[in-house]
Amino acid sequence: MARATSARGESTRRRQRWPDGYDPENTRRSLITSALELFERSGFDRTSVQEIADQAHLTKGAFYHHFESKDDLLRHIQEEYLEAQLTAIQQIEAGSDDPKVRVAELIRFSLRSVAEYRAHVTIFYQERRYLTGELFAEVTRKRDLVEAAFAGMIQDGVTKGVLRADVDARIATFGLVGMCAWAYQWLNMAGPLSVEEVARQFSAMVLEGLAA
Amino acid sequence: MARATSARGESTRRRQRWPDGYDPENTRRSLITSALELFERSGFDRTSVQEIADQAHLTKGAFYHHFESKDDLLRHIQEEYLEAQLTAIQQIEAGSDDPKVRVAELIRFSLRSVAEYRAHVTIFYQERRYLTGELFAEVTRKRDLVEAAFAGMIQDGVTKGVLRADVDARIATFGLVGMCAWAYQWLNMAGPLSVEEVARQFSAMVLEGLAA
DNA sequence: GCCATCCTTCCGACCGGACGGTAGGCTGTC
DNA sequence: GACAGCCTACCGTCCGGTCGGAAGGATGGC
Repeated sequence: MARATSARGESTRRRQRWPDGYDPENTRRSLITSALELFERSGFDRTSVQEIADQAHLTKGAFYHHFESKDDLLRHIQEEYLEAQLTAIQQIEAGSDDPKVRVAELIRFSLRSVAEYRAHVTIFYQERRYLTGELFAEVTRKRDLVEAAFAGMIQDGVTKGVLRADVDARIATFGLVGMCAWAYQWLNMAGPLSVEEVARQFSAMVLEGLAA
Repeated sequence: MARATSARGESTRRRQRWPDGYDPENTRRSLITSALELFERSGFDRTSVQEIADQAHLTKGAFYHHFESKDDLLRHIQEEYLEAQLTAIQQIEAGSDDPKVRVAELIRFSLRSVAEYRAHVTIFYQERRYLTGELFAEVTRKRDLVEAAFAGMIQDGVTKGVLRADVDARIATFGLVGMCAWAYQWLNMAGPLSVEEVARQFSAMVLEGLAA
């Protein structure tokens, strides 16, 4: 206590303002990083703005200078992730035409993004519904784009006769997406399950089946 | 305003205390039902005890008579679901010995429980992490029992030579569980996808593979 | 059958604390 | 000197939980 607005500073031990050089963008980044960690661990609602600022060695004031609101930050994180998804999808579509290869690539890419964007993914699935009105719509739209791409590739495979026709493309897509998305619950949690290895096994399972 | 402790009642329009007969257990049940709906829609943290009580046409006082705390209610809901899971698992284990049949049954059962216990499932996956210490441990323990049963059945299939040996049982289990668990995000959401039909397709996909 | 008593069930007002957000001032950069 | 970056102090609100009491069922004695 005390201290507050001490008359005309002299600030015996005032912490240097920008010890690592003047770089506001870096401050912003560290707030995001801090939030990613905390949101992943404790969830959006159970993480206070104060905690985010603390972990970044800043104050709430700094936070609200860089972000309009707590929701604004969440939006930013979600978009960051979805952008990455969309560009990855485009890469796959630009690749091989073989439906089987594409499905395998989809699995590989999905798992990789889970591993790489772990915090983003966790937050995305857990806190998506907390976005309001048009924000939610925007995020959902991009989300649907990703899923539509999945479904499109599988449907394409069926049409070309490479994939079985008696399986509904939509259902298969949901299954595939779920299988991969769920990985955020366990991947990297227990031991050294390499992403590539898991992707290979999932592909085998889905394409050729479990039966011996 | 005013009113409060009006001397010796006469209570011109006092709502009858138990219009549907005296049945405390029913009150308790209606609080749980109310919570299930609200938790599913808005999440645990965004649902206030006041709202739960309101929707059940009761007050916070009544709530705290029937439950120790908000967490206590959550615990109750989680356990309700897990008990149902465990008994279902036992049924499957008591059924056919054929690994392929068992896997198909697991899928069918998982999807059915998602459809039937929709709110429970949603809440379970979204709010599990908010349980504290030993409660979390207890819930996780039961959860692991369910997953271990899955893994055991698949491993059994591999050992018997009915399922392929080059797929790791653990990974396959994770995939299967994910595929089914994910269904809580879309099942019943869009149109009349019958549970049995989805189960059939998932089984075909996993056991025989997508390739034509 | 009736009454006095206890106990469960439920109500309503209240408390303390946490949290999102704001306002105004200080500080260093350009 | 203007302005971006950051900080301190503060506000209003909401929410989980508590407490004392009222109202009506259950119980037991007569």
